[in-house]
Amino acid sequence: MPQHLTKGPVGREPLAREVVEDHQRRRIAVAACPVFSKHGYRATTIDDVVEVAQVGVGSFYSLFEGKQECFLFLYETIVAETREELARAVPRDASWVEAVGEVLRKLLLTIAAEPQRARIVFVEAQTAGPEVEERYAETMAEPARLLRQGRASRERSAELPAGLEPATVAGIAWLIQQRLVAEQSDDVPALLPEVAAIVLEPYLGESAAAQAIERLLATASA
Amino acid sequence: MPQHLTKGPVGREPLAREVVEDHQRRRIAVAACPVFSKHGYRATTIDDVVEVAQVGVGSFYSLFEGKQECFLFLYETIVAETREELARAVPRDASWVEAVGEVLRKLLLTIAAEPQRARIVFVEAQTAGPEVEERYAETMAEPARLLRQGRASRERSAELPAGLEPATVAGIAWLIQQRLVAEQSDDVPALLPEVAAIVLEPYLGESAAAQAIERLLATASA
Amino acid sequence: MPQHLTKGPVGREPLAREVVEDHQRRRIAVAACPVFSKHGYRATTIDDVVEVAQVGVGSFYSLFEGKQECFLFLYETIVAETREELARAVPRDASWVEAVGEVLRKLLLTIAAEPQRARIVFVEAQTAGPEVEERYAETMAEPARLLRQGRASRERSAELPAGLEPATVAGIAWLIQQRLVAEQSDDVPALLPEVAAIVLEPYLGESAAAQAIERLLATASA
Amino acid sequence: MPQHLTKGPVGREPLAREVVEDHQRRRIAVAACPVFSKHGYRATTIDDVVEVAQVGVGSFYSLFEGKQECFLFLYETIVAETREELARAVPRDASWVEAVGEVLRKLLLTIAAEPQRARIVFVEAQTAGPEVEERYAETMAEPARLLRQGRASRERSAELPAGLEPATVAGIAWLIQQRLVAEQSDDVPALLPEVAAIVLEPYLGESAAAQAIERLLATASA
DNA sequence: GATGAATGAGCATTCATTCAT
DNA sequence: GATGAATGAATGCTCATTCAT
Repeated sequence: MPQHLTKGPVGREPLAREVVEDHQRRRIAVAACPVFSKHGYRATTIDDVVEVAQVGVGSFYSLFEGKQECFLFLYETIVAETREELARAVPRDASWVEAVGEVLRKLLLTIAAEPQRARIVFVEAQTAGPEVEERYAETMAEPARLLRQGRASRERSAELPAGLEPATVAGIAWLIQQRLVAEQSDDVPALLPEVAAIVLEPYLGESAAAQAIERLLATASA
Repeated sequence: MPQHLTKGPVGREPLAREVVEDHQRRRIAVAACPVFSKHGYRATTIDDVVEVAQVGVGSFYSLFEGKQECFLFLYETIVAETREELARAVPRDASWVEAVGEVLRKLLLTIAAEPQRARIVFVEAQTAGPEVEERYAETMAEPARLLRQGRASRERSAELPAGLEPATVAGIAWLIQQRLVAEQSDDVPALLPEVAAIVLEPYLGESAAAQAIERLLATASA
Repeated sequence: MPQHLTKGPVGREPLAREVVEDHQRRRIAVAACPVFSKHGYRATTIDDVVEVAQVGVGSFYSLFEGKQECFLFLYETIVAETREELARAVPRDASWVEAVGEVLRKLLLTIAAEPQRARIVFVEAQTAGPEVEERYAETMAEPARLLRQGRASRERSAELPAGLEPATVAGIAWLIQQRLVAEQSDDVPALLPEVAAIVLEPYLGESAAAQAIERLLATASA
Repeated sequence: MPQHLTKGPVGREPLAREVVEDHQRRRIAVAACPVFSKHGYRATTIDDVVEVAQVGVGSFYSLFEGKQECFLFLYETIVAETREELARAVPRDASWVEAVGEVLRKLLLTIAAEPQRARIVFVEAQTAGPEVEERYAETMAEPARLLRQGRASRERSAELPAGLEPATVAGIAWLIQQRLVAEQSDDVPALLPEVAAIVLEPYLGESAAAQAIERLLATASA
């Protein structure tokens, strides 16, 4: 029913240009990913980007404010897509512990599968100026919030330290980043048990955490 | 009497120049510290540095390979001086737990006392290129080794996750960095209890950790 | 009934397109007037023009060779329209002296009434490249020819200097231009007496010129 | 006595760098003169300038803020040097009439002798942006002030129109400019009689002006 | 040994113009 | 005929580095 597309009041035509533009932005940013990843944010020039993206400089500048906005767009794209991917990895009826485990597993696998994208988020984002750094901090706050929910399930009376979750997330990020910098992205999935242990122990205690990890490792990733 | 100048306290002439040169390097790097701290590594130009250091560009280049080496020298200087300061803060007969506590306390106080220097290590070092980043990783490995010694005193049978110490150090560094970026260096010393808790709990368990922290807070910092 | 469209007042079909096109050109050029006037010729971009004119860039280029031709068209339009306006301001049976006086009066009033258009001619035309400058020179030659006719009515034997008229016109233009640049277009009509004096004295002598100016000022502008 | 230069308190050493810098500025600006003159202000690029001046772009930018400042410096240099030249052309005991005559003669000869420099002042200055235009207006105000002094020697009772002098100067400038644009700089000195007539008549009346001009032409230019 | 003037490669960015739709 | 997305040549400018003095 192609006539519906142009006739009916159904649907929202005005999207057209914006949609196309956003598509272009994504296309360019994604094409720039390997370049940013390989040469680093600073060493990457606009010319590098437009060459791999097969766009004129003018088009680039009509789509992005400049290099940083392009990088930020790429960063956001990766983060958003990964966020969805991780969400999909969690079974609908999963408990908090299971959810955390599955998210970690999927995250580590995704990083190993696409190390270039991972570098953008975990390595280059630190070099791309204050705005990006700020976004990085916000990105890290998300999983910190997820972890915080684990406090509810905790029986022990003593409070956990306030900065535990941000510190935990930053710690995990550091372990990952080190592997990425050392070009050892293949080893990242193997971090699952220790990463899960670091994350879960404060909430579950050692033995319960160990059991949870055992269950997690027993399950094959889909 | 120019001959006097070359004779001096006969015996170890060759040092003379090296010593003078290193003094100059330190002088320049330290003078550059506020500039790097304020404008950031990237935005700082050689001209900025030579101006505050009151040196000619030529002299700068005869002392340093370039901007990065100068920054690295500054970084190393700060790290080395802080390392000694932290070492002095630990009583000779201190146990591991006490040592960790005192190092943390002194570290947080030092950061609050000299936030510009702290920024160099915790913030700017991440944007100063791969070489500096690598040094940063090595710097973080030091306290990780100190923490690892805590495993010895642990009674429980289960192993702690391999990456615990690096992750812990990175986590603490993150908490500090966030305060520095937000220009809240004054709040850093107040992090002591939670930071100590994050560090000690895996080794001592919750209750023992809580007691250790109480003792630590009871002691006034010298 | 599409055949009506092509038939019309049979006889001069070929004009149709040309007329429409010229109408478009005028519409665009006139719309661009405030932009050229405000930002100046150089700082005005094609995009600025097509935006205020509500035309696509492509249409613009099918109508004009480029920015300069558009400006030139605007210039010529303003000059032509003003020329006619000035001509209408002169009574049919006016003497040379009266004609000159009325033209000056009308000119100064027109400038004050539409300073943006005046800026195009007296200010921006100088910066719009050689072609426009040349047209400007030709424009100035017109009133110079009008003035030259005043030599006939002169009784004195000695010849007036050859360059008098161009110099006089340029002098008046300068006085106007200065007011326009200083955004004092409201003061322009007040220039009438002195401008008239400068123009008329060489031909009439001082006292006759003074009388003519008195008569000119006594007459209200229609 | 070369030792005086380096020793004595006599003299002003601190000039050194400033003097050198100003010399460089002059050198570059003067070298740029033919380029500006030939291609026009707009079409002249920094690269053009640094090439003819045999300087690196960096040096150019450490000496000048940008193209416009360089042009302005050139403009000012030419105006200043010409001003002195014209001043020297006037005998110490010259009357106002003689002074005006000699200044005009020298001016026209100078223009013919160095048409490129003249173009900078009379042609290109109009295209080089508002700042330069303003300087041009100020430059034209100088000779206007000289002319104004002629009002004192006038016997007739009626006042001359207020804008006479600016208009006269602008008129003369126009006559010159037209010759320069048409590449007829050789004809400029021949303008002397008519230019002198245009200038002097309002103050002296026709016959006295004619006599003064005759005397002026009888005198050979030194 | 120290200086800082000079260098110029390299970069981001603009905007007149084209041409496929 | 009209559109405006795409182009990329051209420009101004910065700043790390060199080297003659």
